[in-house]
Amino acid sequence: MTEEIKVLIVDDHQLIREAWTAILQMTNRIKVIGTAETAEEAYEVCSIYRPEVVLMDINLKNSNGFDATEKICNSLPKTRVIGLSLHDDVALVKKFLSKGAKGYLSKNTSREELVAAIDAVMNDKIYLAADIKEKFINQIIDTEKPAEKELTNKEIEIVTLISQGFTSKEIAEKIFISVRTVETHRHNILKKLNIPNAAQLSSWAKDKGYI
Amino acid sequence: MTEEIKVLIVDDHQLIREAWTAILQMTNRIKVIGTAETAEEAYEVCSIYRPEVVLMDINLKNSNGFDATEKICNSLPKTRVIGLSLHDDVALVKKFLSKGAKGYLSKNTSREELVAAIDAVMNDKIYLAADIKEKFINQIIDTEKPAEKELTNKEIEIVTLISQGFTSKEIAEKIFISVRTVETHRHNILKKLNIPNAAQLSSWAKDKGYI
DNA sequence: TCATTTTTAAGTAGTTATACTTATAATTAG
DNA sequence: CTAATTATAAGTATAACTACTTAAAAATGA
Repeated sequence: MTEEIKVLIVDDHQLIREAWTAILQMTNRIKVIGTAETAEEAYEVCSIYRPEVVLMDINLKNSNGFDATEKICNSLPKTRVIGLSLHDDVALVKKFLSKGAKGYLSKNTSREELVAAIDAVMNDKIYLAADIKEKFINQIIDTEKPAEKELTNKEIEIVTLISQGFTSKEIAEKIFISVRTVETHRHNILKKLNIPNAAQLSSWAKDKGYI
Repeated sequence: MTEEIKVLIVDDHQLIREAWTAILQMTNRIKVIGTAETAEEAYEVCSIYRPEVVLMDINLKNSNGFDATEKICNSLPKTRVIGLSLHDDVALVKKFLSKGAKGYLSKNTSREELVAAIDAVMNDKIYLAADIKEKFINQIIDTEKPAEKELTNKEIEIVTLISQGFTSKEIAEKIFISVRTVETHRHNILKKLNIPNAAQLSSWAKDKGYI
């Protein structure tokens, strides 16, 4: 009998935290040592209780899970972080893995797969959900359309604000830069993503989980 | 010992279906008789297995849970539908309840509250999550802003197109009306909803499930 | 350190959106 | 049938957005 695997669950919805705890507790090999609501809380719990695996929802309320993942992976390299998200976007997954995460699951994965993923990362393997693997392959095959360019942090910040309906002027006042700078970012963003206007950008941002 | 309460879970994410099943099975008074991914499937399962309670996620992939709820409540009045959503929007909740639902929970509710809600609706009570109740009260207190006006069918059609990023000109060509007419609709929509621009409208429309 | 990327800013121009108002035909509800 | 609502269209004016270019300070990475 091996020891129990210590897991931390990070999600901003109580019902989901409790539900995942429940299904992990059903196996007697995994022990949920705690849950966290925010990125900050997640890091604190990690540094104190040293879980072996962290299940991290990407779409947290105030922060986006990326920073917390990076921080945890850098300072506690023994901790394996597995990402979980409703939005299975390839670029997002890549970015997440680049932060040091060891796995990625969509919410379409089964209970068995969740446990399999935990076992995999415990054996120092990278685990990707089947449907995400498939998307990766599809994107590689799709040589026609060039890979979607990645947005910079500032651009993401501005995308979020545009998508919420703020005008360039309002954004400028809000983050203390010139209106012209906001307009430049705006233009660059639309060009990078090949999107014609703010309405469609807003729709895009929602799909990606930026809002 | 009372009989077990038969529950159906409707959500388009497997992991969430399994997780909720797990926490409900932990009580030995509730039995999850099945799960469904889509609105159609939900209705079919209901008409065959006659669950006493249906836990319905509003944000389903292709349909928005409203039609399924209405259909179930009309043809199987003994079935109590409880709505579950990430978006705890007051107008949405009202609409959902008007379709015949008996309860509404946000994903911030606890496991205990989930069970309490099921017990409540079994006793023919209406159950609203604490945070949603609060929002209801806040909106009533907010006498300043009048209740959100409803959009006409044409307006909804145009909202959908605007939100997808089509310009007024494109919409005009697409549905064979004058650009000026589209602009009039556009203006009326923003005024009715008290929304300042297309980007925010797009966000709004996504939340409402119009796209 | 050096090269690259990012963030900042502004110029010029054309397009689209938003805010109001007015108005008529078509449809719908009582 | 009549009244109200809805869908249609246009006028006028202002604000905001989008396209494209140039450019320099700042941050980042190798």
